[in-house]
Amino acid sequence: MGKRKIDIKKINNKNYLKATFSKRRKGLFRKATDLCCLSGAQIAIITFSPGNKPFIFGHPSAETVIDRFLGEQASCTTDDDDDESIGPVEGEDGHEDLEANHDEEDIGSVDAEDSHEDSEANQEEEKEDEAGGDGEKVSVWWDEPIDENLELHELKKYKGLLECLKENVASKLDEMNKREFYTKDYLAMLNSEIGSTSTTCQERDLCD
Amino acid sequence: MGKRKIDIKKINNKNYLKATFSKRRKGLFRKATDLCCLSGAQIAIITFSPGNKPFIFGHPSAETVIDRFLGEQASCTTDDDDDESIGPVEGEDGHEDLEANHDEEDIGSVDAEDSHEDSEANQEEEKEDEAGGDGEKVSVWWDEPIDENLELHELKKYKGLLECLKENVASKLDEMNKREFYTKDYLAMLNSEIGSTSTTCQERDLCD
DNA sequence: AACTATTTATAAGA
DNA sequence: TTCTTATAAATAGTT
Repeated sequence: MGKRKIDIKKINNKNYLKATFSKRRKGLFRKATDLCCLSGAQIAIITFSPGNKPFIFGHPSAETVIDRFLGEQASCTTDDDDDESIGPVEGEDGHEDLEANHDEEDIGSVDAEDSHEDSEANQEEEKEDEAGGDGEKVSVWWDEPIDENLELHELKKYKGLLECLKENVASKLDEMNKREFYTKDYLAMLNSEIGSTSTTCQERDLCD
Repeated sequence: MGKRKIDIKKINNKNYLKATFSKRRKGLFRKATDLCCLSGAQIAIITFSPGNKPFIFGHPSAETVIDRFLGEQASCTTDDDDDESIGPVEGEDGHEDLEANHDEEDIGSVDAEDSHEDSEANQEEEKEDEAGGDGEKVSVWWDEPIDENLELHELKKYKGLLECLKENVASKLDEMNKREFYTKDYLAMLNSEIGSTSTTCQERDLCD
């Protein structure tokens, strides 16, 4: 979808590749966010960029969904005769409930952003508004590069999350601020120098 | 994007919810496919529908990407000072290589599809072209319900994969048929009666 | 499930 | 890279 139609085939131009990956990953995560909000589905997306950097999306959290998936995958060897108890639409869950927290609604995601992907010449033009305007205008949290200012990022991610959900939960900001929430910084595991924190907003009915 | 703009908030009407989830999950997976093809990124998407049914997308496979993610997550406690060896764009990987198969390109995904989500009246209208026309026109593999006919589904998924990539690899179909490929049927783990198979197409440079 | 009026996403370009 | 704009793609409402 652009000024021209493109073939869905490997992009070789590095700059174009980078730009396209960035745009489309953003779009993908936005779609996932929308789907979570609309349907209440639990979704995790793990992406390794062409530069092998991880970008994670998760609702309620990537770990939650991954664990549930791995758990069900594991349990498939033991229980294999409940053909009727899989898909109640709303709440009549008469079965596993592996995570036991499908009653909470929140959207969270963490990223590692490009910092030295193409070794050409642009390595220090990626921090524009990190200390100045964390007042109202923030980009979505999954696009925030994670650099030094972790606390600030927590704030921004949190606000990005709210922005995504603003139509139905703007007024719940204060309430949310009281909830447990911590950040697991995946970039830290790559770039070090940011200990190991963790973000998880726990909020119920954010999307109702 | 439709005839009207909708609020991104929880849908309460079950039928609308179901339809929307279905459409948008399909769209999400298509976006992920495109992103993989365009950029070569590794992506896994785990989705639990409102009816708690899992829908999995993965390139090269969900397990590969999840394992890599979990591996890096685990190793973040030990190695945290390689600030320069993270993001070479194309192939100069001078670091971990947790999966050792980033040289293979393929797109795979497995689903569990609705079969009794809303208990209204439509429970046996989801198999149209499963024995007849697996010649050219197939829907994308992640939308194929997985019922009894597993072998057929393998075929269809395989062809769906090809369809996604047809612009650059249509001519490779014969070649691909020689490759190792097996199906891990996640619905089996839920619905039993389909042992436990596994699909993984191994093909290099599908997207180039 | 298919159709189409619209809204969204995004390829190019600035 | 971020913004703008022309266009392609996704999809809400409908059949």
